[in-house]
Amino acid sequence: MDPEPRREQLLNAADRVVQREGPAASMNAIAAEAGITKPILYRHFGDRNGLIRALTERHTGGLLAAVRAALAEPLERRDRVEHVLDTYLAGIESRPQVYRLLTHPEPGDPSGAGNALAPALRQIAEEITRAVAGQVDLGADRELLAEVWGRAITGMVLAAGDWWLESRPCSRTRMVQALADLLWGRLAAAADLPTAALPAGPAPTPAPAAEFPDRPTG
Amino acid sequence: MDPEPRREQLLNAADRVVQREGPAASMNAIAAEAGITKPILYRHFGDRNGLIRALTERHTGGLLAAVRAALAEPLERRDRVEHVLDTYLAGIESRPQVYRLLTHPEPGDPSGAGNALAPALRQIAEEITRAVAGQVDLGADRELLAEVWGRAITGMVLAAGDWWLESRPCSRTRMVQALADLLWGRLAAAADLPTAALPAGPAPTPAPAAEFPDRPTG
DNA sequence: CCAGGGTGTTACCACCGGTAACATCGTCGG
DNA sequence: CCGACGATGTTACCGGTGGTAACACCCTGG
Repeated sequence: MDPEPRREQLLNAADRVVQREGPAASMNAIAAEAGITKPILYRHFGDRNGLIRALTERHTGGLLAAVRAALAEPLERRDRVEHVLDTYLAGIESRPQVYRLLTHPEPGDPSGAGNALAPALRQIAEEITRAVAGQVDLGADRELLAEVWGRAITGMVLAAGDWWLESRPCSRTRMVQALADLLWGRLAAAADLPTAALPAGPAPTPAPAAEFPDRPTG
Repeated sequence: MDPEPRREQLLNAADRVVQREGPAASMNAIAAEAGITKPILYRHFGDRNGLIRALTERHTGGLLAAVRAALAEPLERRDRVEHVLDTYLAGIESRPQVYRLLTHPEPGDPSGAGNALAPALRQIAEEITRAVAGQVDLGADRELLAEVWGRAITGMVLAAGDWWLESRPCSRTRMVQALADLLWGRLAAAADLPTAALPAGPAPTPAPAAEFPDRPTG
């Protein structure tokens, strides 16, 4: 009647081996970890992509729900933005190895486990778009700006969070402040540094000087 | 003496077949396109990653140089930011299929062509970091903020540009404006929409990042 | 003349994702 | 009681992949 518990069991095994061997884990290895052989996996998940998808949906579900909830929190705008940022960072911080395997497929990874996070990110971007379009007065360009900004903010926090998680240069709250400050125009508002003439850099433009080198020869 | 021309020739062939068949192109196919067989490819590039790396370095080199030049342009800050954004967008716009295959490895892609763009992006992020840290007065947090923002801005324009290139919702200049507006704090400065009236009751103390509601629902 | 290095080949390996065919067990309905 | 059925499991296989070994062909140059 219910194939669910078996499925869960298999997913747990897949989870274990993927976290141990990276996303390049073979179907054979996963099957072995589950104490069975390949065809059963294929019966349950169709193909390898199905397995990976099921695995990542399980992992991203919580994060997505948390971000969605944070977006709906009734706070002043800056507080809400910080709350969303903190929620996302807390999410990836709480399961770093899962996050890493979702975002950084090791070399040798067969067939798109690196895109695994993409659907969740797309959903987050859409949530942000909806929130911005529904709550902020942006004039005639409202919809376009909301769409652009949804993607832009998602990509921003993805890249920044990724780097933060790897090198841990500061606390989470500090990171939230830094990102919120960027969104609040601090880059635009800050003064120029006095030394900001143009000599900067040890290598002042190694200068291939060519804009786009077109395809060499035809 | 110079294996360079042969190498270039092989890269051209690889380029052709990859653009035709996607990043999942097999070594056999590439070799066939070049009119030769596999072992020669391996002699020249070591392994598949070596080939892909050489290919993407060739493609990203121009974009990276262009962005670097744009960053060094002696303009007012907003103009410079817009110039950099426009340069990047123009770069990916000028070779959309190349960009796509670098960023969106088709399913079935063997071993990391999706990461191919990563090194170039890291370099761009470092350039931005250097530029910000060297030219903008950000007080004591200067270095940290510059590093965070470098990654954040890179990720932002990557994600936004990716979406823009796929769905083309507006002109390039409009896109540049939208992104620059975001960086200039327009999200922060805009008024609330009238319908977004807050319940205003509870004190604005953000619940500390409601941890994961494991398993969102069913 | 013949040594050496680049260019090229065929043949092969281990492994991967995926499938077909067959065996086993528990549980129902007649 | 028994046969049908469905889930669970197996072995054996397929085509294709990245990667390698071994050998053959020029062409140059001391």
